[in-house]
Amino acid sequence: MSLWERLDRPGDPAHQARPALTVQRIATVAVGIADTNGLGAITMRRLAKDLGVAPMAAYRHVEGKDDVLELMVDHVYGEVKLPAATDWRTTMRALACGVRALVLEHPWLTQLPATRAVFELTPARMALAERALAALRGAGIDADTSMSIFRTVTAYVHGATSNELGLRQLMADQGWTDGAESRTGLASRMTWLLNTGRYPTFERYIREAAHKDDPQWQFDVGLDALLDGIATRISRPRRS
Amino acid sequence: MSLWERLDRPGDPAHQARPALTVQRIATVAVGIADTNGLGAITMRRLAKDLGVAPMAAYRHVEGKDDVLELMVDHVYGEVKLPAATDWRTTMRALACGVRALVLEHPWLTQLPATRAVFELTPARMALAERALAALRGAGIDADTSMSIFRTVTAYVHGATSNELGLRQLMADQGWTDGAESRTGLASRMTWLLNTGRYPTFERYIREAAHKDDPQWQFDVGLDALLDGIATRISRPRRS
DNA sequence: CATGGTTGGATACGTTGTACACACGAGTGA
DNA sequence: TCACTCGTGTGTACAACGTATCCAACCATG
Repeated sequence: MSLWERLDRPGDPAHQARPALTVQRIATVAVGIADTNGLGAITMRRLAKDLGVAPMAAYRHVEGKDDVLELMVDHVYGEVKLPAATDWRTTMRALACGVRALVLEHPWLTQLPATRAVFELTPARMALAERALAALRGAGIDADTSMSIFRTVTAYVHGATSNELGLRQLMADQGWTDGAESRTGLASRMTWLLNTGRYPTFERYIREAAHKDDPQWQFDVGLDALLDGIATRISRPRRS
Repeated sequence: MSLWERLDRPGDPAHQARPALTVQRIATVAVGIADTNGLGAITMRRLAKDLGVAPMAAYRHVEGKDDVLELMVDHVYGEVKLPAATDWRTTMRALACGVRALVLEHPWLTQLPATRAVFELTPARMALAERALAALRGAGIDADTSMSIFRTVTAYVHGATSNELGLRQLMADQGWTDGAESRTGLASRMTWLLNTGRYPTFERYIREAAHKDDPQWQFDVGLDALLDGIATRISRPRRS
């Protein structure tokens, strides 16, 4: 029986000895640990302790730690909601912002092995893809282009949020609270590098940029540019 | 003395006892291991064995495994070359394709902790950023917009390549060689999910799409859309 | 030659994921 | 009612990992 089959069969009361452990409970508790203590705190022993069972108990329900991570991803992706059918652009924008909000709420999403984060097919992720693809289809866009748009947007969102979270986590690790402080801290970290004089344009950015500390602005600008480009390509279909 | 300072001082022949180990050699050997055996093979013990020294020897030159990963990233990013100054779009396109080529050659880049992969400032990464930012500056683009463009393009590239590599690795793990074979394999893996009937549009894609197995096409289409959108926003500067 | 700092070696510890054998307890067929 | 079986949780154990710590060998300098 597959992992997702087990997930779909919550209590199964008429079946054999009823377990105190279920995949749902494992997923919920694991997400709780990661939310408060980071992905590094996800340990089969820690998980078992928080579940109130022996270290090996969870292995009756998952094949290993990888399964736990997969369950966690699926569990939180259920939180992303798309608005009822509107135009494709509104849907894709909602998808992008929804996933970004999800990642900001569960920062560990950007820390897990990239393979799993980006590609793994879990029910909740597929449901999200289904909603987005259906919206694109509703706009009369063919299958190849639909998937291309979906992939491109999610690729941008993953890259952008990883970047944003990377900085945010670095700041948290170092105890920096605002942009100015972190620039000072970063500067001291990069003093030697910058003093090599090899990066004049980079230094210029550090001096001149005004939107340095506004990740929302940065995310939106990039996303809008991307959606603009997609829109023109849809209205004027390209060759090949 | 910082890690990068040590990196810049290769032999330092007039200094104290000369080491058989250098950060360069550590980086080179580590990259070799990861290239042939994957990131999972990077172990301080394995690294030491391939270096021909005792397990703890490397710790005289790096603070820990994290430093090794950082060195590896920096080492391979030196491979990315940008063409001599042309227009900004050509430069950004070269940057995107160069990084993609790099990732395809060193797939482990997508597997390391995302924080490190996306944000870490190493000399080679900063040199690349410097080149790209200088090209944008040369086109008369202001500091905020330059950095925004750079971040957006690299975000897309990282997301897209992670996605592409994720699929490629899954295929390699399962021994699938072409698209058709992997679709069969994937199908059997998702049979239960698809049989729930919850993903009709997704199924339609699997049946209809023609460019499913052309990652280069997918990458280019998304990148061109993104660059199109950026171009229109540069020529018609937006408010705020 | 003596000295001090730098390099590599050896040993050891705590933590991790997980294999394995066992114990319990409820459902089923006699 | 009584084995019997199967699904569940427990206890113990092991190999592999990152790395702290102490020690020996070396070289440039006085």
